[in-house]
Amino acid sequence: MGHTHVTAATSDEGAAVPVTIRDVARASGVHISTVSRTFSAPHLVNPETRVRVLACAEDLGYRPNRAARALITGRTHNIGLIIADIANPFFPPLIKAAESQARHRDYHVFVADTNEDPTAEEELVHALAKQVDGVLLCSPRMSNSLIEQLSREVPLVVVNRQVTGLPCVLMDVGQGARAAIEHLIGLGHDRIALLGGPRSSWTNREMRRAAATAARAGGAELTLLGPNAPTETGGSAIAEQVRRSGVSAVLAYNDLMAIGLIEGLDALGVRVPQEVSVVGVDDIALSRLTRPKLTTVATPTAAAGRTAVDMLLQQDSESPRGARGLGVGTALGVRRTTAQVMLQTDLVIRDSTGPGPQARPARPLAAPLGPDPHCPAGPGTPTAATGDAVAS
Amino acid sequence: MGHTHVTAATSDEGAAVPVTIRDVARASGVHISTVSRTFSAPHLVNPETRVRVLACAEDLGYRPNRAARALITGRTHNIGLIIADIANPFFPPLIKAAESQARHRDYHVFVADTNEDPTAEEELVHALAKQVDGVLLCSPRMSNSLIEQLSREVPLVVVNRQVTGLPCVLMDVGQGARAAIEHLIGLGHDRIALLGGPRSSWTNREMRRAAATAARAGGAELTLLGPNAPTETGGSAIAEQVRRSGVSAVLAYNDLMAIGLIEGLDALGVRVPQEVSVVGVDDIALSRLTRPKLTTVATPTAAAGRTAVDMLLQQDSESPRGARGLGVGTALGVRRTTAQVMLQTDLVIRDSTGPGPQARPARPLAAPLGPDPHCPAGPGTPTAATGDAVAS
DNA sequence: GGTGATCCTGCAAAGGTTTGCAGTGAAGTA
DNA sequence: TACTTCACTGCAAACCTTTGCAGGATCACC
Repeated sequence: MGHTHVTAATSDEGAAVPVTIRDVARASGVHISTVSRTFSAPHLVNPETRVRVLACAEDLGYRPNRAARALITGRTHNIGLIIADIANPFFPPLIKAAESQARHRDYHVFVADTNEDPTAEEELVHALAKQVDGVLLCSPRMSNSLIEQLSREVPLVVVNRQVTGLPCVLMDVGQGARAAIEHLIGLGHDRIALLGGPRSSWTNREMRRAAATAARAGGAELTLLGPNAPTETGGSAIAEQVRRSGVSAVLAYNDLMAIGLIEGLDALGVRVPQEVSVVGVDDIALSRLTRPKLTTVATPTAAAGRTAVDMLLQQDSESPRGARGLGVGTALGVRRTTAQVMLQTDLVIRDSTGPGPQARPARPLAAPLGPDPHCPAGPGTPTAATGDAVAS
Repeated sequence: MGHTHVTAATSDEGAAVPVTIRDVARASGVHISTVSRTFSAPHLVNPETRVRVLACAEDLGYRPNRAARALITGRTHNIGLIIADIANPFFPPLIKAAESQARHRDYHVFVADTNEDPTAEEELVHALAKQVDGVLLCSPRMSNSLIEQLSREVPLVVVNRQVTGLPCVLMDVGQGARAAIEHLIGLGHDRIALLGGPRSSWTNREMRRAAATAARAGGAELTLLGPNAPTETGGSAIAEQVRRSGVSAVLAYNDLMAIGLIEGLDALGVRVPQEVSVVGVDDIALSRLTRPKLTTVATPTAAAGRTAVDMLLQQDSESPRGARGLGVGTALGVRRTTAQVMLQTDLVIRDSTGPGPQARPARPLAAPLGPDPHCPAGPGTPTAATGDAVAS
């Protein structure tokens, strides 16, 4: 449909002649075990033999079969990375950081996308289980109990979710939400909406709790709207409801939703930040490119990726899997200490937040609705507000 | 640095007791081969035995070890997907389409990111080679000869690159570039710049060729600026040069660059589309969200992902790998017919293109630089221009 | 020249699964 | 009853690699 096939002539095929350790052994006149050692324990083989073997291997184009190696060593040197939605710009920095960190430790990363589908998540963990040494679960949508259960099948590190007994790396969105709410209250907003994300999201719950507390403390009224899909569509779909609710400021579950909301409000003729202020979460690259530029809670995604990989690899090296050897039984009932790391977030103030109704009477001419408010707005918080991480 | 460790108490560990086919056999009182058949050839085993085995397997939590299975069948049921830059929103739709297509065929997709680094590409192909049944190479930056060489190690399908003897799926950006240039010329632009992408990009060469031809045919002058990084940064970095060049319209290598350019021009006080028109390529989701909304050449990324997977799996099922069995030698010198599929592109006209200098005298009041040009501009092409795919 | 230590290499088992072949018992046919 | 057919199951080799153990050679030392 709509495309043209250009079928090239049939061509000779290199036909993937699988060259094994045995071929190399034959070619270089040594036993296969010597070839094996040449690659996995070079110091154990005579330098002369080694160069000869390496030359033959090079000649034949031999490459160790990682699958076979994994079968006996119990280590694949792969790690799995399960992502709720690759299309969400929140994830790529995390993925890249994880990959580079893994590469430094001679590991490879396999990424898989679940489309925010808990069933797909479970299935992917199973599929990956035997092909990787551990799995990073990013913003999972599964139940905690299922996660725990899966963790018995393969070492797991969880990102953006707190599950007891498992290593987690968390981003302190609670702190970020608090800073955002305080920022808005400082600007004179006293009716604020919180646009919720997926119900099963840990981040979502944390934000809600923190925002409620901060609003109460600041004497503002907080309206909960949601749950919504954590996408632009989710944001624009709820614009009408936001307008009707009569709030003057909104904290959205993430940047994508915030951007969608701004779009949606724009379509309704509601201007941001003049009539409604909007704050997002994540500080995706895109939030600097939209107009108005988005005020948002920056989450340390790259650091999260690095940290998660480190935790996984550390946990992995502690486990006795490698010591399996010949007939050596696997020790059971290992006791493991699981760490949880909380990473800080930063409020970065751009152009999508401005003075609210309670500020206008006080400084009536301060911000005359100029169309290009390039300067960080108002009286409230400074450019960035950071607090201490909270042990949960 | 900036994060708090919350070390939970040590906890009991399920310790990944690896339950194998042997355990199931013991538990259900049959031979391991029967267990094996229960999973891989159920019709060969007595229904009663089957349910008993399945029950035991379920009980013990047995899952077939795909790595071991792959070792003997020669089929991993995985496919690799190598991507130049996951952060480029061009790719996620392709990835998702590939994954869903693969899933339907009971395959899993492993995604890997190369950061636009040819060396990383090569290394990843090697790393994946034995763990997947084939690899999709998306917008590779390697040399054609290296790709050919790698294709002897593992079946390859190439996206956005034409390499003889290998199955390719291509997007007709040449046609798209032509439509874009014609659109601009129709709007009255006669000095146009082409912002080049990575030197090693096939897309880049195709665009250049087609744009040059179209410009010559339409009597416009085409300036080549580049190569540039295919990112927003790449686009904004070249804004100054674009201004100095005196062109009134720009066709950028991709949307990211176009958006970056618009940002950069904005910072220089140059307005889009009033002073300079900008066209991108890809039609990423983001291009609908920026202001002005981006005129762009839509590329069929999802279709490309689906098609590529199909081609890979088809090629794979033809290859004799599965027939390896016991002692059956692998047939060599297979002749393979390789197809190349060309997918069409569409010009979608939004708000980042407007009348050029040659149009203004003719219709002086037609477009009075209104700040909100929501209607598709001008006299030129209709909303979408499509041509026939070109056999190369 | 005998003893021991040091290096290097080969042997063979193991890892979890698939699968061709052969064997078993029961059912069907003559 | 004897023979064939059939459905099912067990046996054992094979996939490719790693690794503990042991044997052989070389060398130093007493």
